[in-house]
Amino acid sequence: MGGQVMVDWSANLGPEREFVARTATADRVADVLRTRIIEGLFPPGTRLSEEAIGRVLGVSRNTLREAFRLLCHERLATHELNRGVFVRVLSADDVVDLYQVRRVIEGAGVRAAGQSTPGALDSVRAAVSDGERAAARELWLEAGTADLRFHQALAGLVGSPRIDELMRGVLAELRLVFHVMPSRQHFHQAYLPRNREIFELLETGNLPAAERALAVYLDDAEHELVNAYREHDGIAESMDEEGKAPSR
Amino acid sequence: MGGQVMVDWSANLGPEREFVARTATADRVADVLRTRIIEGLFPPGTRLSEEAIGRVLGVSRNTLREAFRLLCHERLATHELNRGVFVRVLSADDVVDLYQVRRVIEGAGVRAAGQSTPGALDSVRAAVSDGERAAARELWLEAGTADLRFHQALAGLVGSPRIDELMRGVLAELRLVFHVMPSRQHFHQAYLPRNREIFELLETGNLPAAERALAVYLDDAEHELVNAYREHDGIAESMDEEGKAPSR
DNA sequence: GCATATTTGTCCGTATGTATA
DNA sequence: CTATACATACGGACAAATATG
Repeated sequence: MGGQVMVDWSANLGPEREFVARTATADRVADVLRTRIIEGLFPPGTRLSEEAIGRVLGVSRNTLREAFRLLCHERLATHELNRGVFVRVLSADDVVDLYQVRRVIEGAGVRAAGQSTPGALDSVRAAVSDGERAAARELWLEAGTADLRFHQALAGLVGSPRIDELMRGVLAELRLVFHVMPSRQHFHQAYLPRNREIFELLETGNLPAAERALAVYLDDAEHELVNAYREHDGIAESMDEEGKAPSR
Repeated sequence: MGGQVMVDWSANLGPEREFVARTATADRVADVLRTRIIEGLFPPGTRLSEEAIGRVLGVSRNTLREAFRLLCHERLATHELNRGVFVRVLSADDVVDLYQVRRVIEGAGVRAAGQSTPGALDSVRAAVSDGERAAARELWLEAGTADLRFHQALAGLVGSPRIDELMRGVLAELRLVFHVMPSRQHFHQAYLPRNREIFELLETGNLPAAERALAVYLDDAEHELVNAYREHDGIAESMDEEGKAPSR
């Protein structure tokens, strides 16, 4: 009856088995749910039912609650006492704050590009190229991913694991915004040339100009996003969908 | 037998009952443990036994495990599969990274002091004064607290809730360092005059000078701390205390 | 190296409070 | 207002991993 869950570790047998990072079930469950949320399969407002998800994933409610705690701590979900866990619905103020954090982090990254090692800009360059290639082939989803990777790479110039993780969290939260907005395919597209511009300013060592270009980029993106979001916010509040949007 | 824990909410009866932020048991348990860890009652390396702590706090193992997840996510504890949860033991590299994050955040705070509202420097001023008062009365613990509040206030100049929380986490982690170092009473003390200096540069609007003073401050503090920590680290590794330090 | 004790990992069942139709 | 559904939290069980003698 009870007892540990039977995970099929034999899927990757061999001597590597020792090196497989065995993780707790709650961590793996959190990974799965995080992916679902980030990719928009569980749109903001969706209630994450203990019973339903536990049944689907084949884990107990106790384990599931541990996973929920992690997601709430990452701000991808919110916990309402005695009501359950819901995929986070960001406010316009949240978007403003997220861009404020981006200004701080990415700005620090650009400024740190001065002392960084020779190959530090490689991942920035790769993200710019990937974005342009994807756009040329009209793969808007990939172009969007490359755009996010570009900014993650900018944050990476600081060279701090904690900053990297903070940036991952910030971009994950921003994905929640994209999932409540219609037609976001072209959102990233328009900014791809500006990524190229910022990268080239970095490469030539013109850091003040790069910093200015980045600041303008972030201001523009924030305004576009917040304006569209405020509009959509009004729509979302007027219609009261079933079980999805928490009423209070 | 089973059933919800009987919390005595009657302690704060009256109409305010509606406004009491009822939190889940796991959150309250995490609060208690976080305080214990930050204050050094559970020094780094201490194993947090599910059975022992659950018995003392009067909560079930399941609830306790939810609380542990939160602490691990805050980097105040680490989870080792099938071995349990331990109070985090920071490496010297961690200290370096924490100061890198501080440079980014506090630097952004100082730079943001230009656009901030009139009363924004109030909490900075208060922290400086409190620190000096505490030092004058030789209350080193209070002086240390005021020092941390000063830097939290610097981060607060950015005006971002997320940055504020990040800074809280960073300072909480740094406390873990202080708890493995002997005689840290005078550590903060020496920096109090420099807090005053930075504040006055901010007040007079000399932001570039304030930024430079802060950078020097952080470099000095980092070096002092890392050097002392590396020494102590060597000592800690040679002696293998009972059950506290995880061997592998 | 082996047998044993301890502790964690995970599940299940269940009583009870809370929110909502 | 009652009924229903669900979250909250507890306790017990047992497998598996780890620590101990």
